Amino acid sequence: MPPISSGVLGALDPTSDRAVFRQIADQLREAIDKGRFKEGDKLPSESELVEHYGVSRMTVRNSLSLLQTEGLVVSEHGRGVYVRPRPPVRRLASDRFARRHREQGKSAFIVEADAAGSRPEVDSLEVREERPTQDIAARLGSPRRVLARRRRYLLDNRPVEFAVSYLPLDIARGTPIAEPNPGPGGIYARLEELGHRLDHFDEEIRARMPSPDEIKTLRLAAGVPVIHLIRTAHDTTGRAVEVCDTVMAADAYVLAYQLPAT
Amino acid sequence: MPPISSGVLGALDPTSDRAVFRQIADQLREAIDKGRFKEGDKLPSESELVEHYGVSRMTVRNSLSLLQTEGLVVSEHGRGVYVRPRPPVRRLASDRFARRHREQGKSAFIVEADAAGSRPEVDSLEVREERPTQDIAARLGSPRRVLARRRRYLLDNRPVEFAVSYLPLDIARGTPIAEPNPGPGGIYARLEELGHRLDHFDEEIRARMPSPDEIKTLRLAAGVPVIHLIRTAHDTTGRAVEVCDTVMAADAYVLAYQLPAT
DNA sequence: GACAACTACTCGTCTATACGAGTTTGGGTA
DNA sequence: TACCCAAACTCGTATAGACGAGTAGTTGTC
Repeated sequence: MPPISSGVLGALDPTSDRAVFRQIADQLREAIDKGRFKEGDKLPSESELVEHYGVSRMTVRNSLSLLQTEGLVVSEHGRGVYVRPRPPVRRLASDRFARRHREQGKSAFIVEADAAGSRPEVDSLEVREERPTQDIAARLGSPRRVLARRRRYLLDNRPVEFAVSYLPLDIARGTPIAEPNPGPGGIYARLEELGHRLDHFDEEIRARMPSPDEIKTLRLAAGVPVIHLIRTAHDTTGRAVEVCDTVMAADAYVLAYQLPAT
Repeated sequence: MPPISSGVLGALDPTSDRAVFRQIADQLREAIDKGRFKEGDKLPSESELVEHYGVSRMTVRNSLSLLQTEGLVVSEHGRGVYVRPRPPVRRLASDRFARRHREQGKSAFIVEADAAGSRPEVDSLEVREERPTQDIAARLGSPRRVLARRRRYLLDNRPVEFAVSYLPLDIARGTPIAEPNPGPGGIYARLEELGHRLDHFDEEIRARMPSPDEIKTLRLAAGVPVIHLIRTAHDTTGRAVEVCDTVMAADAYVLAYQLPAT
């Protein structure tokens, strides 16, 4: 018994002025929304859809491509098209940089992931001096050169975040901050030890579609945007002592902030 | 003299194993990135690209569709394909709900937009009582029914945000909050007048691709994600007195938060 | 039983063609 | 001049076919 004719998908409306490939996409979308196809389920193959609807393959592919850009499905070469599984989400709370969290030896990322039962990993670690972009320079008070710390974060072998920290050289050069592993509590702990008592962080959040580079680095499925977060750390003198530029797979994160009502 | 051969676009590499339509997309993307096509510029037409590269039209369309899903270009039926203009961005600061901002008569949205020189507008206003979804109910302490206030915000005639506020009926029913226009300072001012002194807001931020409904409501171009923000307002007794569910066109917003380092 | 080869199925890329629908332009007519 | 209309251009939708490449299961041999 063919899987499609079992009533999951209906027929086309030839009188409708809605394009055929949109009608097909509508039916598939509805079936997914209503749970008739569940997370990770395989959709009918292109040829099955071709037969069911009596249209050409390109039309079916057009429908599937639409669902892909909506982030509803992912296609896997040689296997099929699957309802996109929603990965476990990492919640970033606004107190994640509270001083009390810096006591512990391991980085916040590791601790938190361990607690959540996933396997954390940090790779592509790179620390170097470079000339800042105009935007970074402006945020840091126009230093000519900065220390850049690049790293990628993975959970259960899946890359979820890519981050670069920039610090003025006069602060970071020759300190543990310039080491690949800055030690317990991370660079914020080191900054405070160096006399830069932190006062507050400014965070800017944007969302957009990823660049081809970002798709590669984060192994992003089609239809998954990125969250772009730029954090500036200020010390009690008001000086910007670090800028952290972070790109996150949007389907892996929810950011949480608490605002006073005063 | 044909506009393309003027050196903006190069030739294909037949030895490359990168798909032809990706190579074409790469060249167009690079030309856009390097500013050889600027914001709002018209790209070469499909037939011009067909001729320049010597490929079939579907291949060219495939390239352009790729750039569309990346949010780099928008196509306009009958006119051409254009480099997507970056609209002016609305910055949401974390102090936007500070009590001092509630004094003024007009809503924060109107005041801020006026100041920025854009023409603000609020439409699709709808206030009604309804049964909350499971998620909303959980956030509000499981009321059986809630007051829902829906509205859409526009800047210079472009919809940028769609929001729904939910309040427990025992708080909102029969008050100015249940009126289409709740008066100066908005519903937060009314809540405080009603004795619910606000203590803090919790905000959750996600980014994802829009649903077909959201694309319609916000008139979103292809390749533009949405920012989904859920704010819960708590009074000084710890009770959740309002949940605001907001969907924003991601290309129109940057969210800004300030976190204490303590 | 282990392994290699084959086969059938999946999606990926590309061609060639056709017609429809929206926009712009310019020419012709009143 | 003002207006209409047709032509020429744009992208949108759809067909039919071909071959490539990745996956998985089956078959057959050793």
